[in-house]
Amino acid sequence: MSSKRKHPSSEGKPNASICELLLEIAEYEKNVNRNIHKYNAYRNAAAAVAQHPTRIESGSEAKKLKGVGSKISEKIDEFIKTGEMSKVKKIRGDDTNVAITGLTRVSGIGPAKARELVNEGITTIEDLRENQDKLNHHQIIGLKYFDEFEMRIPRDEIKKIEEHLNKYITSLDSDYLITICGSYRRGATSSGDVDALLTHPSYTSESGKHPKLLSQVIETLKTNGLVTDTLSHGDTKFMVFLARHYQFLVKEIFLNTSIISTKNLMNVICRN
DNA sequence: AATAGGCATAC
DNA sequence: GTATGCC
Repeated sequence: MSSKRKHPSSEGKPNASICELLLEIAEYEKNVNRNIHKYNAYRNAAAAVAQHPTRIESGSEAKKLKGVGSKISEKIDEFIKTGEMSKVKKIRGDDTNVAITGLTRVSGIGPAKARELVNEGITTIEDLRENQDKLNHHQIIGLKYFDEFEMRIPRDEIKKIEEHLNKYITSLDSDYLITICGSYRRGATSSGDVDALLTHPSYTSESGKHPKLLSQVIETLKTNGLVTDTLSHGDTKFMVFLARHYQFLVKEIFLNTSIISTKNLMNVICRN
Protein backbone atom coordinates (compact mmCIF):
# COMPACT_ATOMS: atom_id res chain seq x y z
CA MET A 1 0.00 0.00 0.00
CA SER A 2 1.45 3.30 -1.03
CA SER A 3 0.81 5.95 1.55
CA LYS A 4 -2.47 7.81 1.56
CA ARG A 5 -0.57 10.96 2.40
CA LYS A 6 0.44 13.12 -0.52
CA HIS A 7 4.08 13.71 -1.31
CA PRO A 8 3.78 17.20 -2.77
CA SER A 9 7.22 17.39 -4.32
CA SER A 10 7.39 14.11 -6.17
CA GLU A 11 4.02 12.44 -6.28
CA GLY A 12 1.84 15.55 -6.33
CA LYS A 13 3.29 17.69 -9.11
CA PRO A 14 5.59 15.59 -11.26
CA ASN A 15 5.88 18.23 -13.98
CA ALA A 16 5.89 21.36 -11.87
CA SER A 17 9.19 22.67 -13.20
CA ILE A 18 8.11 22.38 -16.84
CA CYS A 19 4.87 24.07 -15.93
CA GLU A 20 6.62 26.99 -14.26
CA LEU A 21 8.92 27.57 -17.22
CA LEU A 22 6.00 27.59 -19.65
CA LEU A 23 4.18 30.08 -17.47
CA GLU A 24 7.28 32.26 -17.41
CA ILE A 25 7.31 32.32 -21.20
CA ALA A 26 3.57 33.02 -21.19
CA GLU A 27 4.07 36.12 -19.04
CA TYR A 28 6.84 37.28 -21.34
CA GLU A 29 4.64 36.98 -24.41
CA LYS A 30 1.88 38.95 -22.73
CA ASN A 31 3.91 41.62 -20.97
CA VAL A 32 6.68 42.29 -23.46
CA ASN A 33 5.34 41.20 -26.84
CA ARG A 34 1.66 42.00 -26.23
CA ASN A 35 0.91 38.66 -27.79
CA ILE A 36 -2.18 37.49 -25.96
CA HIS A 37 -2.55 34.47 -28.22
CA LYS A 38 0.88 33.10 -27.50
CA TYR A 39 0.22 33.91 -23.87
CA ASN A 40 -2.92 31.79 -23.96
CA ALA A 41 -1.16 29.02 -25.86
CA TYR A 42 1.57 28.75 -23.23
CA ARG A 43 -0.98 28.92 -20.43
CA ASN A 44 -2.99 26.13 -22.01
CA ALA A 45 0.08 24.01 -22.45
CA ALA A 46 1.15 24.65 -18.87
CA ALA A 47 -2.29 23.64 -17.61
CA ALA A 48 -2.19 20.44 -19.64
CA VAL A 49 1.29 19.62 -18.36
CA ALA A 50 0.26 20.37 -14.78
CA GLN A 51 -2.71 18.08 -15.09
CA HIS A 52 -0.65 15.17 -16.41
CA PRO A 53 -0.39 12.66 -13.55
CA THR A 54 3.01 11.16 -14.35
CA ARG A 55 6.41 12.61 -15.01
CA ILE A 56 6.79 13.51 -18.68
CA GLU A 57 9.79 11.67 -20.13
CA SER A 58 10.08 13.21 -23.58
CA GLY A 59 8.88 15.95 -25.87
CA SER A 60 6.94 13.50 -27.98
CA GLU A 61 5.10 12.30 -24.91
CA ALA A 62 4.22 15.91 -24.09
CA LYS A 63 3.02 16.53 -27.63
CA LYS A 64 0.20 14.04 -27.11
CA LEU A 65 -1.37 16.46 -24.66
CA LYS A 66 -4.04 18.79 -25.95
CA GLY A 67 -2.51 22.24 -26.13
CA VAL A 68 1.06 21.07 -26.61
CA GLY A 69 2.18 21.32 -30.22
CA SER A 70 5.50 21.03 -32.02
CA LYS A 71 7.20 24.17 -30.71
CA ILE A 72 6.36 23.70 -27.06
CA SER A 73 7.11 19.97 -27.21
CA GLU A 74 10.56 20.86 -28.55
CA LYS A 75 11.12 23.14 -25.59
CA ILE A 76 10.00 20.44 -23.20
CA ASP A 77 12.31 17.99 -24.91
CA GLU A 78 15.19 20.42 -24.56
CA PHE A 79 14.42 20.81 -20.88
CA ILE A 80 14.32 17.08 -20.26
CA LYS A 81 17.63 16.56 -22.08
CA THR A 82 19.57 19.60 -20.82
CA GLY A 83 17.76 20.75 -17.70
CA GLU A 84 16.95 24.15 -19.15
CA MET A 85 15.06 25.96 -21.88
CA SER A 86 17.17 28.34 -23.95
CA LYS A 87 14.12 30.50 -24.54
CA VAL A 88 13.72 31.02 -20.80
CA LYS A 89 17.41 31.72 -20.43
CA LYS A 90 17.10 34.35 -23.13
CA ILE A 91 14.09 36.13 -21.66
CA ARG A 92 15.65 36.16 -18.21
CA GLY A 93 18.58 38.04 -19.71
CA ASP A 94 16.39 40.43 -21.66
CA ASP A 95 16.72 43.87 -20.07
CA THR A 96 13.34 45.01 -21.34
CA ASN A 97 11.62 41.95 -19.92
CA VAL A 98 13.37 42.33 -16.57
CA ALA A 99 12.41 46.01 -16.38
CA ILE A 100 8.78 45.47 -17.35
CA THR A 101 8.36 42.56 -14.98
CA GLY A 102 9.89 44.58 -12.16
CA LEU A 103 7.72 47.66 -12.65
CA THR A 104 4.62 45.49 -12.83
CA ARG A 105 5.14 44.64 -9.18
CA VAL A 106 3.77 48.07 -8.30
CA SER A 107 0.03 47.97 -7.70
CA GLY A 108 -1.70 49.87 -10.48
CA ILE A 109 1.10 49.33 -12.98
CA GLY A 110 0.26 46.67 -15.51
CA PRO A 111 2.11 45.59 -18.65
CA ALA A 112 0.90 48.55 -20.71
CA LYS A 113 2.04 51.21 -18.24
CA ALA A 114 5.28 49.33 -17.58
CA ARG A 115 6.13 49.27 -21.30
CA GLU A 116 5.36 52.95 -21.57
CA LEU A 117 7.69 53.74 -18.67
CA VAL A 118 10.48 51.55 -19.99
CA ASN A 119 10.23 53.29 -23.35
CA GLU A 120 10.89 56.54 -21.50
CA GLY A 121 13.95 55.08 -19.83
CA ILE A 122 12.31 54.44 -16.46
CA THR A 123 13.27 50.88 -15.65
CA THR A 124 13.50 50.44 -11.88
CA ILE A 125 11.49 51.11 -8.72
CA GLU A 126 14.14 53.69 -7.81
CA ASP A 127 13.55 55.45 -11.13
CA LEU A 128 9.85 55.50 -10.31
CA ARG A 129 10.39 57.32 -7.04
CA GLU A 130 12.10 60.10 -9.00
CA ASN A 131 9.32 60.24 -11.59
CA GLN A 132 6.08 60.13 -9.65
CA ASP A 133 4.64 62.79 -11.93
CA LYS A 134 4.25 60.02 -14.48
CA LEU A 135 2.02 57.98 -12.16
CA ASN A 136 -1.68 58.19 -11.37
CA HIS A 137 -3.01 58.17 -7.82
CA HIS A 138 -3.35 54.41 -7.50
CA GLN A 139 0.18 53.88 -8.77
CA ILE A 140 1.62 56.47 -6.39
CA ILE A 141 0.03 54.66 -3.44
CA GLY A 142 1.22 51.34 -4.87
CA LEU A 143 4.76 52.72 -4.92
CA LYS A 144 4.46 54.29 -1.46
CA TYR A 145 3.53 50.93 0.06
CA PHE A 146 5.53 48.79 -2.32
CA ASP A 147 6.92 46.48 0.39
CA GLU A 148 3.70 46.25 2.34
CA PHE A 149 1.85 45.25 -0.79
CA GLU A 150 4.00 42.18 -1.22
CA MET A 151 3.53 40.99 2.35
CA ARG A 152 1.30 38.06 3.09
CA ILE A 153 -1.37 38.54 5.74
CA PRO A 154 -1.72 35.69 8.26
CA ARG A 155 -5.16 34.25 8.72
CA ASP A 156 -5.58 35.13 12.38
CA GLU A 157 -4.73 38.74 11.62
CA ILE A 158 -7.42 38.87 8.96
CA LYS A 159 -9.81 37.58 11.57
CA LYS A 160 -8.90 40.57 13.73
CA ILE A 161 -9.36 42.92 10.80
CA GLU A 162 -12.81 41.49 10.25
CA GLU A 163 -13.66 42.18 13.88
CA HIS A 164 -12.37 45.75 13.67
CA LEU A 165 -14.27 46.41 10.46
CA ASN A 166 -17.47 45.07 11.96
CA LYS A 167 -16.97 47.06 15.13
CA TYR A 168 -16.65 50.34 13.24
CA ILE A 169 -19.35 49.85 10.65
CA THR A 170 -21.94 48.60 13.15
CA SER A 171 -21.40 51.83 15.04
CA LEU A 172 -22.86 53.47 11.94
CA ASP A 173 -25.76 51.04 11.69
CA SER A 174 -26.04 47.82 13.63
CA ASP A 175 -27.50 46.03 10.63
CA TYR A 176 -24.33 46.35 8.59
CA LEU A 177 -22.32 43.17 8.23
CA ILE A 178 -18.79 42.63 6.96
CA THR A 179 -17.85 39.20 5.67
CA ILE A 180 -14.32 38.47 4.54
CA CYS A 181 -14.33 36.53 1.29
CA GLY A 182 -11.54 35.65 -1.13
CA SER A 183 -8.86 33.17 -0.19
CA TYR A 184 -9.62 33.67 3.52
CA ARG A 185 -13.13 32.40 3.00
CA ARG A 186 -11.68 29.40 1.20
CA GLY A 187 -9.65 28.56 4.28
CA ALA A 188 -6.19 29.84 3.29
CA THR A 189 -3.70 30.20 6.15
CA SER A 190 -2.51 33.50 4.68
CA SER A 191 -3.73 35.89 2.00
CA GLY A 192 -2.34 38.52 -0.30
CA ASP A 193 -5.16 40.92 0.38
CA VAL A 194 -8.46 41.21 2.20
CA ASP A 195 -11.67 40.94 0.23
CA ALA A 196 -14.57 42.20 2.26
CA LEU A 197 -18.26 41.99 1.45
CA LEU A 198 -20.42 44.68 2.99
CA THR A 199 -24.12 43.93 3.31
CA HIS A 200 -27.15 45.50 4.90
CA PRO A 201 -30.65 43.95 4.84
CA SER A 202 -32.28 47.23 3.79
CA TYR A 203 -29.85 48.05 1.01
CA THR A 204 -30.05 45.46 -1.73
CA SER A 205 -29.53 45.46 -5.48
CA GLU A 206 -33.31 45.74 -5.72
CA SER A 207 -33.44 48.92 -3.69
CA GLY A 208 -31.19 50.80 -6.09
CA LYS A 209 -27.87 52.47 -5.51
CA HIS A 210 -26.98 54.30 -2.37
CA PRO A 211 -23.88 56.27 -3.27
CA LYS A 212 -23.75 58.13 0.04
CA LEU A 213 -23.71 55.00 2.18
CA LEU A 214 -20.34 53.78 0.97
CA SER A 215 -18.86 57.23 1.46
CA GLN A 216 -20.08 57.20 5.04
CA VAL A 217 -18.50 53.84 5.65
CA ILE A 218 -15.15 54.94 4.26
CA GLU A 219 -15.33 58.14 6.27
CA THR A 220 -15.91 56.17 9.46
CA LEU A 221 -13.03 53.83 8.75
CA LYS A 222 -10.79 56.83 8.06
CA THR A 223 -11.82 58.58 11.24
CA ASN A 224 -10.91 55.50 13.21
CA GLY A 225 -7.52 55.34 11.56
CA LEU A 226 -8.17 52.04 9.83
CA VAL A 227 -8.21 53.42 6.30
CA THR A 228 -5.20 55.51 5.39
CA ASP A 229 -5.37 55.72 1.60
CA THR A 230 -8.06 55.29 -1.01
CA LEU A 231 -7.20 53.70 -4.34
CA SER A 232 -10.65 53.78 -5.84
CA HIS A 233 -14.09 54.68 -4.60
CA GLY A 234 -17.36 54.22 -6.46
CA ASP A 235 -21.00 53.69 -5.55
CA THR A 236 -20.74 49.97 -4.95
CA LYS A 237 -17.06 49.20 -4.58
CA PHE A 238 -13.96 50.74 -3.15
CA MET A 239 -10.34 49.81 -2.64
CA VAL A 240 -8.32 51.17 0.25
CA PHE A 241 -5.29 50.53 2.36
CA LEU A 242 -5.94 49.50 5.91
CA ALA A 243 -3.50 50.36 8.65
CA ARG A 244 -2.93 47.77 11.31
CA HIS A 245 -1.02 48.70 14.43
CA TYR A 246 1.29 46.11 15.85
CA GLN A 247 1.76 45.79 19.58
CA PHE A 248 3.57 48.77 21.11
CA LEU A 249 2.82 50.64 17.90
CA VAL A 250 6.36 49.99 16.80
CA LYS A 251 5.31 49.24 13.30
CA GLU A 252 2.41 49.88 11.03
CA ILE A 253 1.57 47.84 8.07
CA PHE A 254 -0.92 48.51 5.39
CA LEU A 255 -3.24 46.13 3.75
CA ASN A 256 -4.84 46.33 0.40
CA THR A 257 -8.52 45.90 0.91
CA SER A 258 -11.36 45.93 -1.50
CA ILE A 259 -14.90 46.13 -0.34
CA ILE A 260 -16.98 44.40 -2.90
CA SER A 261 -20.53 44.52 -4.11
CA THR A 262 -23.06 41.74 -4.19
CA LYS A 263 -22.52 41.26 -7.90
CA ASN A 264 -18.87 40.58 -7.37
CA LEU A 265 -19.77 38.35 -4.49
CA MET A 266 -20.59 35.62 -6.95
CA ASN A 267 -17.10 35.78 -8.38
CA VAL A 268 -15.53 35.58 -4.97
CA ILE A 269 -17.69 32.82 -3.62
CA CYS A 270 -17.97 30.65 -6.67
CA ARG A 271 -14.31 29.98 -7.08
CA ASN A 272 -13.50 27.24 -4.72
C1' DA B 1 -7.62 27.59 -13.29
C1' DA B 2 -9.97 31.22 -15.47
C1' DT B 3 -13.13 34.75 -15.49
C1' DA B 4 -16.36 39.14 -14.43
C1' DG B 5 -17.17 43.58 -13.67
C1' DG B 6 -16.34 48.30 -11.14
C1' DC B 7 -13.48 52.21 -11.14
C1' DA B 8 -9.96 55.52 -13.12
C1' DT B 9 -8.30 57.73 -16.93
C1' DA B 10 -7.71 59.39 -21.68
C1' DC B 11 -9.85 60.39 -25.63
C1' DG C 1 -20.05 58.60 -24.65
C1' DT C 2 -16.45 54.87 -25.67
C1' DA C 3 -12.16 52.33 -25.07
C1' DT C 4 -8.49 50.68 -22.37
C1' DG C 5 -5.95 49.31 -18.28
C1' DC C 6 -5.98 47.57 -13.83
C1' DC C 7 -7.31 44.85 -9.85
